Amino acid sequence: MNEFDLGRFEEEAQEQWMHAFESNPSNLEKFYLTVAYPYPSGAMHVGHGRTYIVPDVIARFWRMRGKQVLYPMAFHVTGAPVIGISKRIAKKDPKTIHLYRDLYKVPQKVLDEFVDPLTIVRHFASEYQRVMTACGISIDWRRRFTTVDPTYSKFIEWQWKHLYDAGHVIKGVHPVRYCTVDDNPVGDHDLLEGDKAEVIKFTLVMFRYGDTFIPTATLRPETIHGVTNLWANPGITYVRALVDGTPWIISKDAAEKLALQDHIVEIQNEIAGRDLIDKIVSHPLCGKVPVLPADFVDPDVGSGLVMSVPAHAPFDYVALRDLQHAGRYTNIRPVPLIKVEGYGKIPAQDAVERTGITSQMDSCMDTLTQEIYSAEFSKGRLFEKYGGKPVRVARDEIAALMVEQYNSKIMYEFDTHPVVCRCGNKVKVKILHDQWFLKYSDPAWKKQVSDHLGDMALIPQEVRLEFERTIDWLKDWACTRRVGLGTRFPWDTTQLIEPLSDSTIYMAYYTIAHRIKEIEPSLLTPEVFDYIFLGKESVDLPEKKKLETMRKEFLFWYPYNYRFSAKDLISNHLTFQLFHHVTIFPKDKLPLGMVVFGMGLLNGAKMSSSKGNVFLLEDAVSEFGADTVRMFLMGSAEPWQDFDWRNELVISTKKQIERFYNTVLEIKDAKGEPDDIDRWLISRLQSHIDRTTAALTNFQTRQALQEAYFGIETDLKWYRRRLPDDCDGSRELHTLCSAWVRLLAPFIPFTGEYLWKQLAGEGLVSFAPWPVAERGLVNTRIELAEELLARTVEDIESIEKLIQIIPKSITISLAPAWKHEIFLAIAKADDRNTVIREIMKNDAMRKRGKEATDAAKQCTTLIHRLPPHVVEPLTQERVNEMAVFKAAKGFLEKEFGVPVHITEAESSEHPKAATALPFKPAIIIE
RNA sequence: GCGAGGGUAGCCAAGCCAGGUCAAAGGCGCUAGGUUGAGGGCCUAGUCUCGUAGGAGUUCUUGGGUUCGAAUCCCAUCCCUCGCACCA
Repeated sequence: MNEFDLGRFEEEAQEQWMHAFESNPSNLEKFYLTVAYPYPSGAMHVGHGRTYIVPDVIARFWRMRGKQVLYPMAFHVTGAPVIGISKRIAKKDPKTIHLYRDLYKVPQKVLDEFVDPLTIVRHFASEYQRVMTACGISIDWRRRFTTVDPTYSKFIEWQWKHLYDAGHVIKGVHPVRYCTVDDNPVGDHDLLEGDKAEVIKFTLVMFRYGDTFIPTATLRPETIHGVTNLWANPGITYVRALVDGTPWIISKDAAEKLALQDHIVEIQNEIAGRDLIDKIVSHPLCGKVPVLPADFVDPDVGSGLVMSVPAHAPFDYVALRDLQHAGRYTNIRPVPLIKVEGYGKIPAQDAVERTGITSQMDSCMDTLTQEIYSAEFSKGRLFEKYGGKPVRVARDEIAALMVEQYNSKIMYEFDTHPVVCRCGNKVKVKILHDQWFLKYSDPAWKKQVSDHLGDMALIPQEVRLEFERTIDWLKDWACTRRVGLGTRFPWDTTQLIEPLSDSTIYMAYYTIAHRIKEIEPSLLTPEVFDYIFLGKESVDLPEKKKLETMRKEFLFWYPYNYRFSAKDLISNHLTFQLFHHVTIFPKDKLPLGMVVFGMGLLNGAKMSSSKGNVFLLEDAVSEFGADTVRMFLMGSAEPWQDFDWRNELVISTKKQIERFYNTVLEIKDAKGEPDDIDRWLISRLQSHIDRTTAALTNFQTRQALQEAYFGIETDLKWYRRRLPDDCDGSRELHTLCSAWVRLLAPFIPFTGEYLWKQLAGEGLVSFAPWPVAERGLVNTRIELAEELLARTVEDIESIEKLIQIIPKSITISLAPAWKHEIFLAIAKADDRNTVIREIMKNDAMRKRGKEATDAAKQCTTLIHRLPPHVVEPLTQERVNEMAVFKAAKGFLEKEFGVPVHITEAESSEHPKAATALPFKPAIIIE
């Protein structure tokens, strides 16, 4: 009947927990924690499991410590990904179907409905709730909501009104990756290729050719002074086009691109590349230069024409050299304009010759270009005649000058090619208008956030720097979208609020989520929320009674104590939510702390649904049991470290729970009279309680398990070893079991509830009082005695192993009192270098001569070797070694199977006896 | 490339911030012995090298440095993880 059966424990506990974790304001002190809510577009895997179990363990811990704990959950449904997913399912994309049908095990009937994106998130949201419940996560589900609920949208509108009023919402233009076939911006998940491509700002340097401009796109406008020629590809076709009414010559691709970047482009006629060769063009900053032929010029990069600076660009240098080797254009000389440490007068020439590159098609060309580019940017200086400024300064100045005075324009381009949309089309850069931004670049706003960050608790400490850097680095955030699910943007209802921007203060919404549902959404004006969250009275507030209740609830819970999330959200969500909080809430309602998690691995490889490298949480629970999954996830690494799920290790975790279970049932009813060894066990228990409590207070779940599980288990092993044969232990074991079960309950609550009942504990263990260490039960004397005994046993064992004789007897010979004096003097000494001299000043010691100095040296070594938690109490309390060993004589004889004699070293003839030291008796095996 | 974090015995992982107490906790795996109805479970011991007395030697990515003394501090090096923005 008492068979270990996690499934049964789970069933029984679930029944009792039904509404147990619904939490309301009370007289208790509150503890409010939240986790980043999930975007339920797929099934939960064990990585998600940890994300929600860590806070649960913390929640359960504080609940047992008598706090009013709130742990709510909701679902983030805003955004575009599910739209793409439903489209792909509608199109019967085999990969997507495989993922959802085979990996996530969605029944065909449900899958058919996934052509509606909302169905996907609804389905998985309820799956999440079901699996989280199965894991024993103690959530108050009454507060569940999704981010597309009309009520929530009202809340978001209120939030944005405040952001807007504070001047943080601004309108602007923004270059984005754009697919002209889909007619939409493309996110990373929409890309087939080039998901690392960045949009870079090029300057178009406008060369004049008659009445026409020939623009060249460059990242290095400052090198204009060194231009010796342009490059055109003779093998391609260019176009002459009117760009904003002015004639330009550019590649066809460039014409299309410019049309997306705020230019009106009318193509007039085509021009063969070869017809441009040898034409003379000019620019005010470099004069007249010819157009030369080059095959490396790509029509799909920039304007399709390139300005050539052979002194500083390896490509240009080699291309020119090749032509000159063929005897052409031999009058052109590279014109240097930048001096840079480590290179000669003409850096490009220098670098090319050093590496021995012979062809412009050499693959090293790119690295070489990068090398020169970096060197000149970081250390280069323009020649005096060009102003003498560092490159990094001159570059921006010259670019600005060109735009102002020399007709230059900005052109956006990707840094890598190609960039391809899922639809197969090439992605281009488009400038979006009416794009709204959150002005995270605002230094005043940044300062508010970083000031508050200084007051926050951050776990682990190492992330503080990362937060600081993030605040520093954040630029304006495009906060509206054209596609996806979400709340309409109030100042342009054709757009939606971007998903990361509608999820920054919802922790406040949880406090009222279950009550606000009772109010008709249309009544939820900004004034209503102003009242609930800011206490601002206004006339005609609807449902005043309900609002008052909500106001009270908000005041009770807020601010939240801790926000939990994986570390990948530091650079956006976790920092954003601080920005929003400082704007909307008063100082006393600002977040108190954050806990940042590491990532999850599966068998050493990164977990990834798209690669199929996942282990579903539900499968883990049914295969190993919820408690096993929990204990494994909490014990294999601290929350902020990466963890690795390996089935073999999980199996052994299950065995550990079973061992714990069996042990408790075995010993809980022991009836013996308590003895010294019981006092030892209980004394040790006090420090395990202290250390487990401290660890959990610091969110160290692994450390806590080490103490609460292995610490106590190890003690029990020694305890049982020390018991006489005919004894099963004392009734103190019941006390130990009671504390032990409670210490482990946050980790393995299902087994915990079952055992708690077996121990006749009151109510649910989930709400049982957390054990508190009692100073009065700590017995240093007995702990020291056991320590001495255990160390001696270890010594005897290691000697027996070495000497390979069959022992007939063991003699333990104890150090004399004068050695204790020396030991004590050294242990207490502040300066261990001079203490020996001090000791030898004593007449009695001096009489012993070398014997005493030797003993002092040995004591010093010994004291260094003993752990401080042993040495420290030894200076307070002298262990009566004779009494300890006499009492343990029976035990030792049982252990080693030979007669054991205890003697005073001073009265022994054996030469070994002289080696006896305090806390390390001489051992003579014969 | 930039920003942050990290590399410890077969594996996971503590220690590092506050240098000596470190051959380095704990867990897993493995080996041996015990218990047991082979097995499993449980208990005990071992698990860098050497050692017929509880000890010694060489280790903490690699290479330097500081120090009487470094896994711990400094510099460099190689490798790994996360983030780098319109994406949840």
